[in-house]
Amino acid sequence: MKKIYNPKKIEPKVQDFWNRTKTFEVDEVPDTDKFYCLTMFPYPSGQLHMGHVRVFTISDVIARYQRMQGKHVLQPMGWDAFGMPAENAAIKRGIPPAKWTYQNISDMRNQLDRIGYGYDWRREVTTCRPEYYRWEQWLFTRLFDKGLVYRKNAIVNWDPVDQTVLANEQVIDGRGWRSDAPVERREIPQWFMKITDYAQELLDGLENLDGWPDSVKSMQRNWIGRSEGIELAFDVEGDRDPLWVYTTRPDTLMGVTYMAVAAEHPLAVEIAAQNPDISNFLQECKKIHAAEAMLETMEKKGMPLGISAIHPITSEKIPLWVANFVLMGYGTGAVMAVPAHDERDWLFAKKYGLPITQVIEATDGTRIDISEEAYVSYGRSVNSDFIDGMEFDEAFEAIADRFEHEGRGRRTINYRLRDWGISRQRYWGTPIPIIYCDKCGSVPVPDDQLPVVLPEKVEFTGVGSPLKDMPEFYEVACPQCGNPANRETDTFDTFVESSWYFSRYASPDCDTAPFDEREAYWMPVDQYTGGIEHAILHLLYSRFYQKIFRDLGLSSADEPFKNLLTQGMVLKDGAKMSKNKGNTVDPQGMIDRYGADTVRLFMMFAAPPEQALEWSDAGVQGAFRFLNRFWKAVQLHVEKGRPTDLVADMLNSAEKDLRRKTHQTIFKVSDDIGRRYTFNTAIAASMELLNAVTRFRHSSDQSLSVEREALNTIVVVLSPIVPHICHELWELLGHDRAVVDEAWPIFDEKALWQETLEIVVQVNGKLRSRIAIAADASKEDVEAEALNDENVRRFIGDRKVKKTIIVPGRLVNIVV
RNA sequence: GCCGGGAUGGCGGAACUGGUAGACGCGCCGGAUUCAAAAUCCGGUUCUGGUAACAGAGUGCGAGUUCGAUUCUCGCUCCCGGCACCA
Repeated sequence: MKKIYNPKKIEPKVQDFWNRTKTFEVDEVPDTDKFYCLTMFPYPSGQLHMGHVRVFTISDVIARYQRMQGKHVLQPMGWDAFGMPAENAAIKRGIPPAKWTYQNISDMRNQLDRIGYGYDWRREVTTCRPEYYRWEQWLFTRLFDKGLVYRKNAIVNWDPVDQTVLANEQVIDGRGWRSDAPVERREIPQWFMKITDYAQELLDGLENLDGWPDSVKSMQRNWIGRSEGIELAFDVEGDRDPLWVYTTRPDTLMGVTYMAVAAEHPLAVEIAAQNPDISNFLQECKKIHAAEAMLETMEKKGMPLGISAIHPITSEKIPLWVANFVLMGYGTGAVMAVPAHDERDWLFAKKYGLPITQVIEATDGTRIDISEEAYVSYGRSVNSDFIDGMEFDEAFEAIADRFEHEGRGRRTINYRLRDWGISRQRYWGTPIPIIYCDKCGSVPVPDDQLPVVLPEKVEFTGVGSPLKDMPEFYEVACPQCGNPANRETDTFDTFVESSWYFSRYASPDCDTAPFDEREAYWMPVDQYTGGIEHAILHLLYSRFYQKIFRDLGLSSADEPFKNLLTQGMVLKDGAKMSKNKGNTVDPQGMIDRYGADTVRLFMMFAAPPEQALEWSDAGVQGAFRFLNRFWKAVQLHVEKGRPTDLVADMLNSAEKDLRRKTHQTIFKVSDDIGRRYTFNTAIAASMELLNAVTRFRHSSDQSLSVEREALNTIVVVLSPIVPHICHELWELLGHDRAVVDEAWPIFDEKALWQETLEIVVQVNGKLRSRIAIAADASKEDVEAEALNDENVRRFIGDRKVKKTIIVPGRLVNIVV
């Protein structure tokens, strides 16, 4: 009588076993090999989606594998609980954001439990709880004292109808998403963190992140955007201050034919005061969407300011323009334009009929036609006065020396990275712990008044933040002078919460500091897994925070994440799953139908983790079919009775073949899961082994033992991926200990030995034959055997063999 | 626009360090089982020609390096992620 594979029955049973035995609860055990396995925590939207299932499964597989390697594994879970969707739900359905969020968390926790993830739930962190954000506020006041936070004006998208600040995402084609009114740029005072103080260290630190993908390091490097250049002063006509520009190409100085300033530049503002056309242009610039992508793709426009700068070498007049593509926030807010050697300057010059002067020629004599396109490569200076004939480095130094000597220039290192604006004009976030006093200015909230608790019972209208209508929240006494003062009503960017939650997991109950000495045991994270979309912002802010904690003496780790795995998206019909497109697949429905193991198996099998994964219902069925075959194979095997002890020397050739396959599989799967993280190929190898078992015919009393070894192997190596079925089958195979507590198997090198190998024979690089050859055959023997092959001889014909290439154990290539 | 990544059978993917292209799974085709169907099991399956043996072509497109290129180099096309207030 055979038992049928019934995941509905075994999965809750196995999960109950893990809970009862507290399998995944871990404490700090000094001098043990720890492994901190982490995924980017989810936003509690209420619906677990396939993207979540994918990351969490990848991480769970790694955690279970490391556990079987004997590591002390921590795998926590928590909630990135502040954010806009809660406010949107409140507007739409009238549920307070807090209530909505807590309900979602509870729902999602239940969903996660059914997939069998090995979390230590005692360490759950929820960022919208005062116990958590209290330490964020605490840290902010420390940074305030150290001068690492400051307030300045910054531009936001303003919806004039809803009287609300909009996120970039809420601006669609320049209009508010709900009001449809044209969005305006508005400058308001906001808080910033000085991440730029750490720009160089964040850049240098990338060199040591060997466990990170090159693509992510490269993106961060470019984002930080270090450049070496010179700031130069150009005199301006009339009784005006000199105009400073930053350039990385001082070698093109003699090719400057015009200059451009940002719309917010004081010079532009000054001229606009007397010139209505300029004033209109500046007004027009205010309508540009705040996102950089918009700025870069929009039409480049400008207007002459009607005044000129003086070229510092030739003393010629250079017209000054105001242009919509010059950024006030980068460099000095003004640029010298060299249309001959800069693409954007070239297009702008062509558009407005400005002169183009070539001052660089190619060193290899390539002809350059600057009337066709700009020549932007480095080269040799021409028509350039005292730097004529110099190449880039020499010209750079010559200009720098001369201008520094004259006091009108300085060598400067610039970063593209900007300080982190952390103010949000929203309700559902961590209150910024600052009190504004007429007398004392901006006063940080003292420790004994923390946390500043966000009121959770609010009326939410969607017009502005409800905190602005709550005098009981913002009317306070100044902590310094005691006079009536106003509390800040802005909240933190939610990236602040996600920049340090991983440290909090180490000691989530600590109520005297963000974390305690347990942090030193667990940090840094050994394996961090999350979406590639976080390659820059979240991962850079987290690295920044880690350095702050270090510099405050709270942590000894320089970097938060030792190894990083960035997983691809889950697609359906070639597109990202989203409610808008109506192409979502609900994980819950799939688990109800096939069980958690099937969903886990399909997710890991369908693609390697970094790649986008195309969802396929048929593929899921295939995964389910495999688990059924697997289940049946073990049942059938066990019915054959108890095997005798395996004696390797007594095996016949069929038994040796299966045993070789078993040990090859251990080798391959260990490498695939442990090093390569290619779970798809690990599963494929296990499937091959099961296929071999199915085809295997018993031929001696050792056959059952060899078959047993093969099945034991499949159960153990698949247990990180499909832990429930493997738990059950392991028990069925007669083991006392649960498979989750087993050690990872080690392959037997002797079992891999093969007497004859198949070698490929090519003639002129084309496959012509395969020959069987003894594993220890000499090169000469291999060559002779290859030349002797009938098909090979046919292709050589009467042509002469020029040379023979032999790759030992693999191939022979005969060149004629 | 800029930065990063991707493209391989009908489909998801494999080929790890330049050495057998298509492992494994899905789908499809044929067979077994069944009154029949589902499920299951066995066999086949890149394309073209050939009963077959075998031959020719083939990894987005166009060049190049090499005895040999999915893999390296150069130039394109299309798709995806990020671009600082989505998380």
